[in-house]
Amino acid sequence: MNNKNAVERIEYELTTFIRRAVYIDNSENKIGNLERASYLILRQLDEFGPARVKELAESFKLDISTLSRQAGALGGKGLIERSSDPSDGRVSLLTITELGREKLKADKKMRLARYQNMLETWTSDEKELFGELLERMNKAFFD
Amino acid sequence: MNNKNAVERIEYELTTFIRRAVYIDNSENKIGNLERASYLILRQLDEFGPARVKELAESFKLDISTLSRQAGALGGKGLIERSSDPSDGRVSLLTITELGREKLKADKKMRLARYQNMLETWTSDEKELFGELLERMNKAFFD
DNA sequence: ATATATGCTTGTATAATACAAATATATAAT
DNA sequence: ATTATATATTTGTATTATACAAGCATATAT
Repeated sequence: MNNKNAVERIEYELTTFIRRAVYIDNSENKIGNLERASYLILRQLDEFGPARVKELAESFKLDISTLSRQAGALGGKGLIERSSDPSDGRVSLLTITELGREKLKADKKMRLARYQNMLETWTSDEKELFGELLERMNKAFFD
Repeated sequence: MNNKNAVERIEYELTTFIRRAVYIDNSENKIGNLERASYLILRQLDEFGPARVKELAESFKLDISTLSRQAGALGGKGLIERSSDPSDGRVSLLTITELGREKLKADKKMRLARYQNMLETWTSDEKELFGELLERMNKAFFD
């Protein structure tokens, strides 16, 4: 039953974490940062290169229409560029712009700083282990 | 710099996790479960006893008006009861009902099952350690 | 050449949220 | 005691993220 307790604790802590993280995201938006959705999109485009709307929607498990609007907003702010795929006129390819990269970098820096601060008393080993466990958990989440 | 990499990984994995967890929460609502907000409120009332609206709002970092409406909804479904505090007529005390407890239990069971399933290949030690690290992280989040 | 499928956008509805105004009650100041 | 101020909650209104459905443009298959 100790096993169950451990899982219960994990569930409890993760649920709590989500609530707080969502709060922080929302309150920080108000002082001029990227919302979580924009951050995720830019991060994805930066890391894996241009992508189409549908691809991103699937990746984030959001409706295509939602992503279409988000892409519109990011385009309006000049953070991404939308070019049409020469091999398929229906597709609009999204590419991160230089400005987008800058914003992403700044945003990431702030986010990292928060985590760094939060984990400053941890040993390197603990941080590495925690990262590994999180990664494994997320991979398991895929199924 | 390995330290930075570890923190980067943690940030990356947690951000990804939030996105997926929110998705799962939303899709499960559609097959008749408690939304995350209701779940958190009931969990809190179950664990720490009756609370006032303001208290819950602060605890979840939501506006009082938001919590007032959520309390209204939970009351409407019979999951909580609202009594007025005898020592202060302004205050409305929220108490989880028997039905609320049942729903909470059922919901928790489902959530735990998902985590249990997700972590089934982990050793007990890994689960315990992960739980501890999460708890420490959340505590640091408080500041 | 026409019908069907696909990718995206736009219209519309819903839900969670914040902020502001209103209401009820409590506390403080004169 | 009466009046002013503070506090707890509710209700009105606006905003935002989202999904679903309809529409439009382009591709593919018959």
